[in-house]
Amino acid sequence: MSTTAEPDNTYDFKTIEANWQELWQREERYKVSEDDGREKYYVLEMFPYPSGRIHMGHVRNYSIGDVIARYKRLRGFNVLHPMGWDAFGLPAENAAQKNNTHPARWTYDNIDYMREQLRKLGLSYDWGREIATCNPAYYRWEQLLFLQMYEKGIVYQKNTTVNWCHSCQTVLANEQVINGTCWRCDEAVTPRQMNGWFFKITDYAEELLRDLDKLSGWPDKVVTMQRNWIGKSEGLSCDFKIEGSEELLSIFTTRPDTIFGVTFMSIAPEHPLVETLIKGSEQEQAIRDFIDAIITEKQQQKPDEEQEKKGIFTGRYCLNPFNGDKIPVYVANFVLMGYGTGAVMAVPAHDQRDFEFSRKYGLPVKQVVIPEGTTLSEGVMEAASIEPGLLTDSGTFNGMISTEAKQAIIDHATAQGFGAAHTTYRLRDWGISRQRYWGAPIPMIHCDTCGVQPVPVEQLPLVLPEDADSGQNTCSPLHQRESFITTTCPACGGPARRETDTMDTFVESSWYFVRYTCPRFTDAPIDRARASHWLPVDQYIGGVEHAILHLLYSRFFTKVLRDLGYIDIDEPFTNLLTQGMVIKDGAKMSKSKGNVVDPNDLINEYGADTVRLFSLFAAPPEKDLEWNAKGVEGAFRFLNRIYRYVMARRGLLTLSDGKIELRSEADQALHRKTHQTIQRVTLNIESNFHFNTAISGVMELFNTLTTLSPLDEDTTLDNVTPALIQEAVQTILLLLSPMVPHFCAELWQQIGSSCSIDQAKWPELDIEAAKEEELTLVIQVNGKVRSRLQVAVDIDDDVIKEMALKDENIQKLIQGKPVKKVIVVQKKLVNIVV
RNA sequence: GCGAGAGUGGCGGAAUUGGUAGACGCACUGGUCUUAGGAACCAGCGCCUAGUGCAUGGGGGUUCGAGUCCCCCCUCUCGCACCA
Repeated sequence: MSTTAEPDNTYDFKTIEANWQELWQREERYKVSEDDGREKYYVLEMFPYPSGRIHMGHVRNYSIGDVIARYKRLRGFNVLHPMGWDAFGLPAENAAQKNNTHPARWTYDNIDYMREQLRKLGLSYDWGREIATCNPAYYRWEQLLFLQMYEKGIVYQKNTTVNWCHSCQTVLANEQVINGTCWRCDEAVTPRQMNGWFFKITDYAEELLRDLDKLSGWPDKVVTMQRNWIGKSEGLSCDFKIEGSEELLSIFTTRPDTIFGVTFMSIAPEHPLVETLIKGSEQEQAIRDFIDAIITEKQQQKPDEEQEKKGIFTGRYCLNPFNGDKIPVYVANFVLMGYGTGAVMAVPAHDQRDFEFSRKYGLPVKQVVIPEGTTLSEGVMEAASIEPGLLTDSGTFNGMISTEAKQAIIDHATAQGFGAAHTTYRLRDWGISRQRYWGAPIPMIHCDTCGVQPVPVEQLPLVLPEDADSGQNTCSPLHQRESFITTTCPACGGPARRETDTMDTFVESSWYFVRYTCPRFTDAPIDRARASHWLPVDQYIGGVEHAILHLLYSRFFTKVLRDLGYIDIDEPFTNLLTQGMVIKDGAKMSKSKGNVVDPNDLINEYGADTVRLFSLFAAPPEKDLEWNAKGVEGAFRFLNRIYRYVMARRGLLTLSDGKIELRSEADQALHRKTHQTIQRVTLNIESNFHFNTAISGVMELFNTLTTLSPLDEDTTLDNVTPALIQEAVQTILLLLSPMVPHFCAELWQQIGSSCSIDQAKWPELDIEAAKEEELTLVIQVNGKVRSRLQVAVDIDDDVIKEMALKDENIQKLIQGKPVKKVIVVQKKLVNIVV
């Protein structure tokens, strides 16, 4: 009986973790292949950008994924759990310039360092499948896919106004513009005319929207965000004749039922017809100045700021095809060229923006829809009436309700040939051209005689030039490198120029999860058989910041790859877990806030298992996790307690024959708690990955164990049979092993188990053993707890009633009052109503 | 403005179908052992005016019984935002 620590009983996490990591690596313990009888399970965490070092967000993300991978293995699944690097991107160029090195060098150095960091966390990856997207062995296939998409018409080139980030010197996709600023550097984004390559994601808009219904394993929030982003609207597209011109002004509306209420027309300042409309007008110059002013103002507009509605009359009219009304055409600052047709039929009575505009410029308000229970009120309106109702002043459509009128009006326009039913989406095509060096080159060639020509397939990969031309920087964009640009036309053999744009890095991350299934395949981008075996990803884990960009693009690519015949699934990720952020002092960890915790320091001080345990215990995975240094110590203490306990009992556990015989009440109590814990932990993991409650369950079991068999006592005085202690200890180690793998592997070995713990089986629940024989029944009077009763589980309701009414405390309370009703809830409580 | 989510002790967080509110941990308080303790162990720990009183953002309702269901309101977080 000694309280001084034996050297043996000190939890030496450094040695333990190093030993097991070395073993796992040497034996390639987590390598998987398809020729395996077990059912497959594909768990994936969003791969990192190799920024230099991992941060707590990575630790959390990968710990969650690793618990799931290890848990599923113990449940008998053949688990694919890969890791790689989203390795192209701007920071590499900046760093390369700063340190006078090459982006590739910087990137691969970072990868080497971060891979080692991940290894030190004990993450169970199949490292044989590692991918770095900047490797030509990866992006050559992306270039091939690009060419095949081009052939199918999913890739096209156009000259448009693009979002230009001056600080990053490149174009941004719509999804990458946040509140009018660059998603990466927060610089204001400016419009710019440019030729660029686009993916026709809008061709898939309807399917991307429809298949959201299949994503029952995704958080509602993400599904809703995608639905809103795609932004489907159905309505009428309709042509208005311009008076004194052959031109037609085309509009889109979701409220065709209000078309008789049109009193003016608003068009975007950038609308192509503006020039035709104002040409030759007396006010031509004044109007042009006004429009220029609006455009400038728009560009300088701050996010979140709604501008005052303003506009100017063009001097021209168009004709409402439904009633022949002559309608003035205005240029208005609130009309967006990028949505619908860039022209809006204005119905001030039924649209708030049009209403405000009409008030400002004294334009008439004509009410044509009267909501149920109201009367015509166009003279006294203070805001637009947007409710549906009965049509009035609408010719042959009078008396119809909005819903039927919409269809009738569309039908009429269709029959007359000046309109049609139309669906429009907020989603734009995905512009993928980037004027950067560190990206996958777009494999196209421009020839003056033959036009745009694809790079011949046999010439892939079209690799990034490693060395700069003389006088150039190592990461100068391709358009500054003559030696790269100059080529010959594959069609005519004449001199030609290479495309110098590289692809948006989101292209790489849109299909990496497919390539993981066959990362070294050299015949094609994807090995159909292997992809078909592993896909879809059963569980995907990552930050909610990718809810739109990456997750929408990946869904799009999945459908494209399916249509190209590579894969046979419609959706890539069956279940999605969006983990919360790691925050400290109420804010996201960031260098600028100075509240960063470096995982390296923590691993050195407490070991990877403690860091994993705390990050899993402190909050459920989908919620933000508040960092708490004291909490980490608590997790460390918990592991130390288990370590000391198991090491002290080691001899006893090794000798035990493991035969379960319940010889005492303590035996029974421990056995019961053990199986209740198995049940609870399994449920916590299976239902929603709530590892925090799973861990607290194991803590309870350990508390029960040490209460029944305290460590400080002489073990011969234990009133628990060794076999029961052994069962409890084995259970604790197995249940914790997905979360703290080195720790459990070590102790599992110390207690003389015949196999390694990650090759063991998840403990089996004995449902009978978990059942309580006696329980505490609560006795309530009028819904308030007034007493408690110890009873056998299978006791009769009538007996319970009797006992409850006889109870001393209860007797006092109900004295003299008539008992109205007695409610007995099985195994829970008795409520006496007086 | 629209959409989604969340409000529970000093803190992080628990609470199957409505059925003992506060599991588990952190912090804190007292104690044991100690040369010492920032180790380990034991005990306590929602609040108060201490009543079989009050408590799950506030107010109503349904019910024998509400953190949980319904209605109204407040606050916070996130996403979208002049989308015709």
